[in-house]
Amino acid sequence: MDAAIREVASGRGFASLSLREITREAGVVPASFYRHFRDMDELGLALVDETCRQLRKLIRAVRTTKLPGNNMLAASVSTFLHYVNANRSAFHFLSRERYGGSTPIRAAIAREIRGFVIDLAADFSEYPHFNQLPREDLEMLASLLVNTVVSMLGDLLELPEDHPDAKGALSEKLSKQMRVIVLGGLAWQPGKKLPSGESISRGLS
Amino acid sequence: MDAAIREVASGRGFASLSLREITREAGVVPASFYRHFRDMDELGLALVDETCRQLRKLIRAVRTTKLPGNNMLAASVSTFLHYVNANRSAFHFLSRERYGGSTPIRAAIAREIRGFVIDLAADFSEYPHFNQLPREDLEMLASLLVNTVVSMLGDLLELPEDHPDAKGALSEKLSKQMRVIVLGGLAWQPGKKLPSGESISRGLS
DNA sequence: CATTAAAGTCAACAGTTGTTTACTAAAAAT
DNA sequence: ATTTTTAGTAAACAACTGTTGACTTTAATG
Repeated sequence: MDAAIREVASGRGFASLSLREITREAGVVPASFYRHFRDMDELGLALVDETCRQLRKLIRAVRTTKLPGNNMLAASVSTFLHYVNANRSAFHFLSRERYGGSTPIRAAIAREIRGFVIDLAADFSEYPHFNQLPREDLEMLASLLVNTVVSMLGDLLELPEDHPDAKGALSEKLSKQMRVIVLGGLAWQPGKKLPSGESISRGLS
Repeated sequence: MDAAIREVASGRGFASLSLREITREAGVVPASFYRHFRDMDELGLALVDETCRQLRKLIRAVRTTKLPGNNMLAASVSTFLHYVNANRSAFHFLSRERYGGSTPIRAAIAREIRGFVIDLAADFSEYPHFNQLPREDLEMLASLLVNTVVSMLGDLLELPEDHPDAKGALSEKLSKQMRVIVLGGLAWQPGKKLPSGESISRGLS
């Protein structure tokens, strides 16, 4: 599993890895593979499980971090990015295979992300303004946050390992974007439309 | 090129396709491949160029759409999703290879996205509140919007082609998320922190 | 210590891959 | 009408792939 993760982290897609490459990297003969996994699909799913286990651990860590209280958001981002840096290859794998992997792998990752979104929405519902929103809207906000973090994660992992300046810039950008989302959430009214008639989204994507 | 796009749209990663598979799908002998591309990398980059060309066309269409003015945002999303549906395979390719592809392919897509973000930021700067923000913040907002759309696009393309209910739900969710971002942008003040001390991001991802 | 289970090895297989070279049909340009 | 360019073909190559069955070593268990 380490060998596979390592190869993915070095820029290759999991689906393009051959069984023999992996055993070679692991320093083992091809036939040994079958002592551990029926086929590559099974290995892929095992990798999703394992990396998500790490991810859950991270989230628990961020959640329970004692914080100065004032700008908890920036501190959360900082904790998050630290952990990501300590487990680059695992997150590399997740980011890469989220949309790029085989169908069962994508499904497994989507299921995990869905779980995170639900948990996060539950967290939201304990705060003043948010406890008055319907669950659907809370999940909408949560998934917005999660997708933002995941996208930024992908960009972050593209950077060379030792480029603290660029990393710092991305980290700050992420903090700002999360702040925008929170501000938007605070201004959000379930049934309302935008304040004035015109909107900003002329070139939406 | 059509053959390759078709295979990617059917759930495989481009990097896992073999030259022979593609020529087989194209109804041509393997050696013919070399009449058009030096190797698979070159084909991949050509595919990025071609699909981004389509994407730019779409964006131009969304931009110039005459709109009721009231909820332009939802209308933009609708136009966008229509176009995506008419060119599913192209967007499938982009979504899949954005983080999942080989290094040069990822770089090419990142460059294109960066271009979209800059254009969108320029659009923003013509609106009341936004023309007072520094360019950096405008790009931060623009990339938040773009990433949100792209993520949702990935989820949308996972759905079976004929499932209008689920598509409608995602489309509505996307509209809401964009509205949240716009609201957040309107509440955004360059140097300010969040209104009150506590934040919402305890379980950030 | 003896036994059993788990992990690893070796050699072989049939199938697939990327790439080459020399040759041919069709289309475009002269 | 003839030359030239472009796109496609056929056959062959060495290299690599997934998977197998029969053995051997290592580790854990009773």
